[in-house]
Amino acid sequence: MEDRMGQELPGKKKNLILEAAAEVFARRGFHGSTVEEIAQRAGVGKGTIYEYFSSKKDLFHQLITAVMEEMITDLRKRIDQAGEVQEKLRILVEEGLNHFQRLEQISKILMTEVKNARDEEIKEIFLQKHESIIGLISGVIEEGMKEGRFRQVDKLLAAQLFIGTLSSIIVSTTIYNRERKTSINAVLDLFLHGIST
Amino acid sequence: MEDRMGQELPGKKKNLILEAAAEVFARRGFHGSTVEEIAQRAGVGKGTIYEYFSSKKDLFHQLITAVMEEMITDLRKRIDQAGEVQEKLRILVEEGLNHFQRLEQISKILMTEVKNARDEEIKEIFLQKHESIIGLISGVIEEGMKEGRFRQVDKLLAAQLFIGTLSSIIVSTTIYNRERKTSINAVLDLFLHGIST
Amino acid sequence: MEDRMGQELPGKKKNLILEAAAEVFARRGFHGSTVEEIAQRAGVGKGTIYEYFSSKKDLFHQLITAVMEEMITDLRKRIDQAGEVQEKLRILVEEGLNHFQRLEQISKILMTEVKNARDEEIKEIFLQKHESIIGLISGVIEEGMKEGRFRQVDKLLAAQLFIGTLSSIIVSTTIYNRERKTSINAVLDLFLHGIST
Amino acid sequence: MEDRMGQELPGKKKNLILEAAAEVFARRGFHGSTVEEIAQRAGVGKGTIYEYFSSKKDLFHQLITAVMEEMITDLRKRIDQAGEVQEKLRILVEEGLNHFQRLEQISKILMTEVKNARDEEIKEIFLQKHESIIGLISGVIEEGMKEGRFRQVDKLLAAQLFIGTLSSIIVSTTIYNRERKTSINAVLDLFLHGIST
DNA sequence: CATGAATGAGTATTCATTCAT
DNA sequence: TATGAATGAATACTCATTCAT
Repeated sequence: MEDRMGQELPGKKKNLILEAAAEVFARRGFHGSTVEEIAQRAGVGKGTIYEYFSSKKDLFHQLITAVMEEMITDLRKRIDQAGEVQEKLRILVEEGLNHFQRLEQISKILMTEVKNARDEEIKEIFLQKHESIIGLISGVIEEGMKEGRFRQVDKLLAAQLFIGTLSSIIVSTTIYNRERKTSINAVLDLFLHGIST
Repeated sequence: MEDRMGQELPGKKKNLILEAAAEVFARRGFHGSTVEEIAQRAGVGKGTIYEYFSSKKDLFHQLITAVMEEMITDLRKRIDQAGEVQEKLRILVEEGLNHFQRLEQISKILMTEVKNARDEEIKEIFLQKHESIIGLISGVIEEGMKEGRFRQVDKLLAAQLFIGTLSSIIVSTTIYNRERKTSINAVLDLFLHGIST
Repeated sequence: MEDRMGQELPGKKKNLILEAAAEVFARRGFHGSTVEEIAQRAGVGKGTIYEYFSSKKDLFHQLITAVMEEMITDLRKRIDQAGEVQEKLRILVEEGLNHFQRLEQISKILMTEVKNARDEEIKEIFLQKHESIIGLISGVIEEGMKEGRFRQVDKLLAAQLFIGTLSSIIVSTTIYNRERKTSINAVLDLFLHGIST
Repeated sequence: MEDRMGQELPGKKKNLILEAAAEVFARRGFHGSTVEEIAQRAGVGKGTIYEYFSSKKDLFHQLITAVMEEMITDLRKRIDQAGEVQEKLRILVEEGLNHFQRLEQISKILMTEVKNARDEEIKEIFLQKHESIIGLISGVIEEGMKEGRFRQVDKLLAAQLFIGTLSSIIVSTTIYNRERKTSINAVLDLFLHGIST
């Protein structure tokens, strides 16, 4: 899978930078991150970043868009493959947890680091993508309600709560060093119990 | 209540600064905030901040400590005043939402803006306080389990989920402009349904 | 005339910076000058410049405006004090030569360093001021034509030529190390001979 | 006249670059110009410039030398072809104006953009060439004095003034959008009137 | 020869912190 | 105490120059 004889995959370097940026921005936030560190982590020179992105802000912007796009596509695929709604939710959690973790991180950065109109614009784009994901989850919940498996609830709020639930899993595993499997089961049990008839 | 003839209540100016800092840090994160803006919002000179705090980091540190301390004290008082466990949870939500919102904001800042060992230290202090609050909530849940009102669940995880639940309320009211009362009822219903026998 | 006991004249530091900037910009052009060097020559810290000017471009802008303003005021005063038109021209040269040297330098910088729309704007302001000076000189020439001392010529072109003439004096003294007095007399003689009846 | 089948005239690409450089340096000065823009305007790759010139500074250096050399050769030829001295001066102006415009631009750049000893060296070379041109003009003036057509004046200063006069024409046509022919006649009339017996 | 992707030295600008008043 | 003018370390960004293809 590696490039042979110095032949590079197209866009390889850009992806290297995006991956490095994801890592650094997640750890330090936007203002706390330096282009220098992103470059070092990507293994490229500082100037190279500006070959692919017009500014630090543009890099952040493209990163968010790419991550959200990938998340939506992947989650949609997984949901369509699954059978029952309860199974769909479980799969969403188990397979989508990494995605949601990134959603959390981006959300955190965006919600606490607004400086000007341009930032609001980026925030707006994020919220649009975020709504897509909420819509995706609320679709599953609606399906469950139609099948009579779930109680009649506000599906958007329930979807929102579902993400809050995932957030709990992420926090409990990250901060408290819990085993992920245990957390998933316990938290999902509580959520499903809450929503089921 | 106002100070007369320039006579100031002790610590009044320090509190002004802390309040201003809470506001600014919440909106811009740590690196995105400037001492200048905090000073202006507090209505004091930039140098004055350094009369009460040794550095921007120290201000942030003291802010977190103060906010958490106040939160724990207030929540403990409200819980002790309430009667049944379900009522305790409802009161925790209704009365404690502002506290939790601040908890969210601080958590976001801390989790995404780590630069060095000193930051980790601050993070550690925050986590200790955070655990106090988790303990406080898990205490209520344990009480409910003993009374047979709640199912036998992992009380720490449930407490964690409870905060995730509150997070949902905050997000749905903030981002989606939902009415707070409706969100509270719907989300609390789901949580209680999930945890009850 | 010096400030006593550390008491500073108002705007003193801003003027220090403007003087240093005049010197550096004249020698190196806009792009060739560094804020660092201007700061050092002004004997202030780099950051101090940004206390008085919002950007390097703003410093340049304010410098041009200030220099042109001073030049126009001073030249107008000298002309009004003089008697005959030929005397006026001589005085304009002798007393105004330093001003014109600065006019030359600024003009050179402006005419060769245009990068964007903002630059065109600055250039426009300069041209307005430049026209004021042309108008001032052409006024003297018109006066001379009315008195019958000068031939009927295109007064604006003649004024333009007068500045070209001064430029010659400046170049011949600066580059060829000529004595200023000799250059003034010789060149002025040629100009007056050319314009007189 | 076009190259056929990719076969290029020797030095053709080098000339393309020199022409592009002349244009860009004239518009933006030395520090304001980028190698990138020069390459684009020349229709070659950025790296190609370094095939013909060792550095940006070297390109500038060679450009000045080439322009001055061409100017001197061409002006000498035109002067030798003309008859009377007054006619020589007129021809110098009419035919040499484009050359003098470039002289002006290069002079402006050189006089305002000195950074180090190396620059002084380039400036020195320019001054030598400049003196050749002054000598060329002062030769014509001397000729006129010998013929009794011109007054006895400092021929070097007069030559200097002649270039200042041309500068006026260039400025009045460039900045004030005057018709070139009118400016030439008016300014030349003043100069000749000034120098003639 | 020709190219342009990659690079890092160099610069404008910001902002936490100090200190004279 | 309280202040804000002054500062320079830190950082985003540019661009001359190199070098693999």
